[in-house]
Amino acid sequence: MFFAVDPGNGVPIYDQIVRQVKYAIAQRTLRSGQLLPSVRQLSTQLAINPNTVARAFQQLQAEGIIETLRGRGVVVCSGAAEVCRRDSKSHLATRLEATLTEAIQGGMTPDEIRKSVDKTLHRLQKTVAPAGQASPDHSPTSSGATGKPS
Amino acid sequence: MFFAVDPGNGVPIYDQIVRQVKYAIAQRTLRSGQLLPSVRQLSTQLAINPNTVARAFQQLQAEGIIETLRGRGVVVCSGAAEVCRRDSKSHLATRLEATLTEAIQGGMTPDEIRKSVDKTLHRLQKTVAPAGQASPDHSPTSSGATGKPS
DNA sequence: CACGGTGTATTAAATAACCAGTACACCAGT
DNA sequence: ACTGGTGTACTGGTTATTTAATACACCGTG
Repeated sequence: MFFAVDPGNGVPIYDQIVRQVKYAIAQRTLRSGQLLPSVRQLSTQLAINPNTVARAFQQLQAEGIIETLRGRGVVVCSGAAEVCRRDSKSHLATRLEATLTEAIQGGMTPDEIRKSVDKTLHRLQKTVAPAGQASPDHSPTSSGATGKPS
Repeated sequence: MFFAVDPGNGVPIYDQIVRQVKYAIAQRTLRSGQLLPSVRQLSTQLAINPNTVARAFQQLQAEGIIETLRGRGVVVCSGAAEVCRRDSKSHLATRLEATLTEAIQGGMTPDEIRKSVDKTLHRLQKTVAPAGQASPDHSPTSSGATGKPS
């Protein structure tokens, strides 16, 4: 219902979960006070080990994003939305800068880059949904990957 | 003189070398028939193990980009420029798509993305140079990293 | 209180990737 | 031939990630 992870992405699973939770909170898909899916439930749903989910939750807790109510579950902290918005923004900016840096290093001109961005954006707009919601028909498994051709 | 790698990037060193060599060939900084720096020379210059360089060269050879003349060194194959251009283009497109996908998943609107791209491009244009040449004053160590907070 | 839900802690192991060190095989000069 | 350059092969160690199996501590409900 909520998230989708992809092993073999390069990015650790627990990191993907952390990121997606942050995105969902930043966009108010998950709101303050709301209970997250339980460790066991999520681990079953994603077909991964409970420990991996737990690790993601621990990191989120360490960052003050979620609070664990022992015996009940984990809930989104009150200030979390703003924090996650900032964090997500910063993360995306870093990622964007890295990609654009590589594009320039790779010999693309700023105009080529802009054009490519435009084209890609138009295409993605129809197939990709923000975090926490399901994509219409598209499997993020293969698209969101950091392609590592062997 | 030629390349710069950054351990702790997330991306393997040998992969950085492969990529940069491809970029350099694609931009004709390295031309067909030209000898690449030797394994040992490059390993000394980058302060890494000769094996790491060798591994990069092996991968390049496997892709038909370079040819190894045993006892003499490695040279750029004749068709390499076109291959590298295509490969680089494809790689950058994939990377761009992945980043933009994540940006949308992260809740950025296409307009925000375009604006951010523009801003970042203007900044990068002054500090980043294409592969094979030296950057004016900028250390790619911290900018090109795929941030992985531990 | 007992029970079934929650997160947590601990230990161990399997797997994979990356890198370093060392020794080997080849070629071109002298 | 010898020597000094080249790439290559093999072996081992470190680190990160994920999984697994248990046991524990807490909360709400009946």
